[in-house]
Amino acid sequence: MTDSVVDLAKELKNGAVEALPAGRLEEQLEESRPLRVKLGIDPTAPDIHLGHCVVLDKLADFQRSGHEVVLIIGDYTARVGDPSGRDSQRPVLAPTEIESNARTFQDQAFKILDPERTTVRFNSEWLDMPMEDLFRLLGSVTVAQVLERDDFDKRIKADLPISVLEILYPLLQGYDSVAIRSDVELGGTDQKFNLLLGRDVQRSYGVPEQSIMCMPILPGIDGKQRMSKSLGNYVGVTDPPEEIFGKLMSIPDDAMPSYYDLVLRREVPGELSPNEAKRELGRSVVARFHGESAAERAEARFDQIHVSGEIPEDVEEHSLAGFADPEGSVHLPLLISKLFGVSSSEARRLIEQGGVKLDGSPISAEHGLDLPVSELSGKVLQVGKRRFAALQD
RNA sequence: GGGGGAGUGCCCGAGUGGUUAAAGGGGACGGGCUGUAAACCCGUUGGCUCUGCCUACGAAGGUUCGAAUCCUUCCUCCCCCA
Repeated sequence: MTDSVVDLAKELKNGAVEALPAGRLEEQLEESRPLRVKLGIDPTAPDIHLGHCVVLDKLADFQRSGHEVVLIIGDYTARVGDPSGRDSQRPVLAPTEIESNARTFQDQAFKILDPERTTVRFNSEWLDMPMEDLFRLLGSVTVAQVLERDDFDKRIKADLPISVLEILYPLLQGYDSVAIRSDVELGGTDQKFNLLLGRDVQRSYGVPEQSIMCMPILPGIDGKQRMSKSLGNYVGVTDPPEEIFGKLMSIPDDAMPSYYDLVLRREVPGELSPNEAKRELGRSVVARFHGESAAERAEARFDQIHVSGEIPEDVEEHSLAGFADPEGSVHLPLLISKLFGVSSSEARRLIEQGGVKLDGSPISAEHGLDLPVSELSGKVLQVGKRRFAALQD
């Protein structure tokens, strides 16, 4: 094996937790051909977040060294539900939902991947198979092989249910690898089992077995659980700049090393204070998806709202028309509930707690909850720290 | 097919006839503080036309002055045996 191949493999494996089987990637690289690198994503949620980016970035590495990426949109497997890392069954999505998610997915992925070197496939292309072919697939792996995995093992021990559908899932994912003849499959460390089982399925079909590479899992902005849409602790690549910046400023300080390592691929600048380092993180991520100037604006807005407690300039305007009663007064709970999508009971609570301000001064509930239009018009209504509306006649 | 168990508010989870809109925790939200939407502290957390009214403890009925708590039927889920 030549030194250059060893170096190349080392470079590609940089940042990965595992690349299996040992030495396999090196062998593949020695063939000096573009490798077909697979990533499967189930369109269970419409947003690609920073957690996905860790794997997508690695795919981009492969592309830069001349390899091909096959992105598989799991429109069919999404209807099954991946049991990986789950301690309970996953709700199965409606086909229409899956479809609309799939569409937005590609665009987002191309924020990171090179479209020229990416092939997008939907696994319904080959998974919508006759029973006969399904039997062939099901015969390729034993129940014991599937139940061996950690997730299932835990559930069995805890007397939790496992559906047949879930047992099927890794086989379907493995069949994707057969269908596209993948050389390498990437995924998070939670995908290790599924990725490895793909090799068994490939072997059974007599096609060359892929090597696999597992990337670390990015913690969510709560700093505790993995980043995921369903946990609501994610930063989406299509989030507006202020959102991305704000969300990143809210991660616990001790989650910063993970973010620097996995998202920015560098060390936390030791010379910076935690606050500055987190700002740098926020700016860098915003700049990546929205550009430098957006990053500056996002930070400026953050400081305005959270540090100075000021009202930003670019507040969206809302008309009071339709809210005033015949006497020309506006019922505040109703206004707030319509404008910000909270219940009117919640709006009342916010007012009582001093969380509602008009041009910066808290509204007191003592003077009643109805205010004349003249007292509201031209002013900025603020609910909590982050919600604003410029009121107009 | 037989036997056993469970379904409570956003989530987990107490509660077995009467101040129960329902303990506690998590999450979320608001306030304080701060270097941040970190951390920490305090508070709020069913809805509404809100000093009152309505809806709520899987569903529908029933018993009762009164039920999340008792009875009946149904639905869903889990476990064990076959």
